[in-house]
Amino acid sequence: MVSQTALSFVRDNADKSSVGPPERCVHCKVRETSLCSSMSNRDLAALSGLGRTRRILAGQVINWPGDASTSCANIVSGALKLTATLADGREQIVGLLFQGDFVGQLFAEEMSITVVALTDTDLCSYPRAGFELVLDTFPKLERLLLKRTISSLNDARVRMLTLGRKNALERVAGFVFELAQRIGQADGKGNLDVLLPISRGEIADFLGLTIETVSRQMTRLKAAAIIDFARGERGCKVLDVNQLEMIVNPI
Amino acid sequence: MVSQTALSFVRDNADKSSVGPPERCVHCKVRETSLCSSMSNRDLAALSGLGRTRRILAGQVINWPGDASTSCANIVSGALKLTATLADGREQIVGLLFQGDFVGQLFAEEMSITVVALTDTDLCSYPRAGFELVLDTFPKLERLLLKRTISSLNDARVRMLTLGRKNALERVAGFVFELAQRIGQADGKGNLDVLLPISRGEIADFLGLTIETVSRQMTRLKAAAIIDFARGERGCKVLDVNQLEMIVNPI
DNA sequence: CGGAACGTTGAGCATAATCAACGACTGTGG
DNA sequence: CCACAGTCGTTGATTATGCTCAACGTTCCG
Repeated sequence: MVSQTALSFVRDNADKSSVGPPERCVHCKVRETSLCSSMSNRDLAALSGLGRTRRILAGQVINWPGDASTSCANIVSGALKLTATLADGREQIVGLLFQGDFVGQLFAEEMSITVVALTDTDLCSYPRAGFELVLDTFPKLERLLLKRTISSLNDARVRMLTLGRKNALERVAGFVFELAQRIGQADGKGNLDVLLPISRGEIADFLGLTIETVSRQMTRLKAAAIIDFARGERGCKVLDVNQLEMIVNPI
Repeated sequence: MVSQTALSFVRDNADKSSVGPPERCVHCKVRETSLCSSMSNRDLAALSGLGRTRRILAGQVINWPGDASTSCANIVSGALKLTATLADGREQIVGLLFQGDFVGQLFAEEMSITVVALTDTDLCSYPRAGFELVLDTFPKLERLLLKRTISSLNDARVRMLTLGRKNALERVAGFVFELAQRIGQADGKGNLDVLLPISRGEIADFLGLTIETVSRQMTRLKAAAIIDFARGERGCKVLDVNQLEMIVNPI
């Protein structure tokens, strides 16, 4: 494993001369969901001048632990995982980031976490130092970053409960349930179609289990007619949301 | 369990008339370690007018999950635990807070976490809405809060690795090791005295284990002459830091 | 066609939970 | 002063849960 400086390869799409509302930002698909949503078109010029778009291929490592973090970015499309790893290779996914999320280690020297692309991902990347300066100038930007960081901290704490205290069935059921709530699509027959965005192995790394255990619990939920799925498909159908919630959140 | 509004009992020590550098803040023992360290004596008046000191007895619940969070506070002395709980009583400690730390849920409506005093604790408490307004006015205060929130998030993520992937011995050894690093006192014979700030039961809740398992691993470390402790004592002596670190962080 | 990646399933095992008993210490009340 | 209950920590026996190791089917791609 050869370490590479984080995002050091970002060079293209300079926009140095823009002064007014920058065209490529105004039409950006995460204009209203990313941190940029806290800034007016006019103010956005300050960020636009710093930002460079960059495509990351699935599986690519963006940031190695121990590297100085010299960049940060908004996710324009795609998905990233944040992982923590032990010396012998045991791995824990400590966060998943999607379209509109912000990635990067601000105001901290050392990064103990690896960032890897789950799918091909488009980033709008900024030099860290420059981004921190922009934060000084635009209180609304800093406020939104603070809010999102607080929200991530709350998520992390809730997930500690899962990792520390829930059994395998509760973990898997909870994972499916949460996805169903967030990205489930009604199929017209009263069921919810859920596209699991990650492989069984990654679900295992996310839940602190092994692949085999995740598979067995999925089979168990299928046998109980709570969910349904076919071999080789990443998706699954939630047949009985109530029973699923019962497992996750018993009365 | 009767829910009580967070910190609603805070009434004493008003300081309404102060305009200059507030006396009780200047001499506060966490003046230089709490969020207040980001503010000049002059600016501190804005917070001082809002703050009320409040003593919480060991075991008292400060905040129930589901309550609206109407207060926040700096910890002047003592210690708090943040816990997440399942319906059947399984509990996970998701954070420990000490002197100088900030406690409270800003910019988020629902709190899913319980705050309980581990020891008798003195708080300097603020109405949440007022504190948020002060944040608007003092960018340095907001910046320090952001930095500390980012730091807490990093801690939480590292702890997810422990809860998801480490075995019982690694968890307990890691707990002792970290405390030794942070609050260990050299005893003059080349060993480190560590005062464990919480009971076995709370260590178990912190590490996602049972009391018995924590006890067994402590005994195991003692049998290996890595640590030493006597029955009934909260403290322990680290006899072999290297071996301890070896368990935590094998090469 | 062959190999790789992914998911499922089974058998056996190891780890930590559970259940139970006990000792040390504390505080209470007679 | 002692009896007593209560809390805390330790230890032992047993069990259950999830891990490890192994085999196999499917899909995808060269």
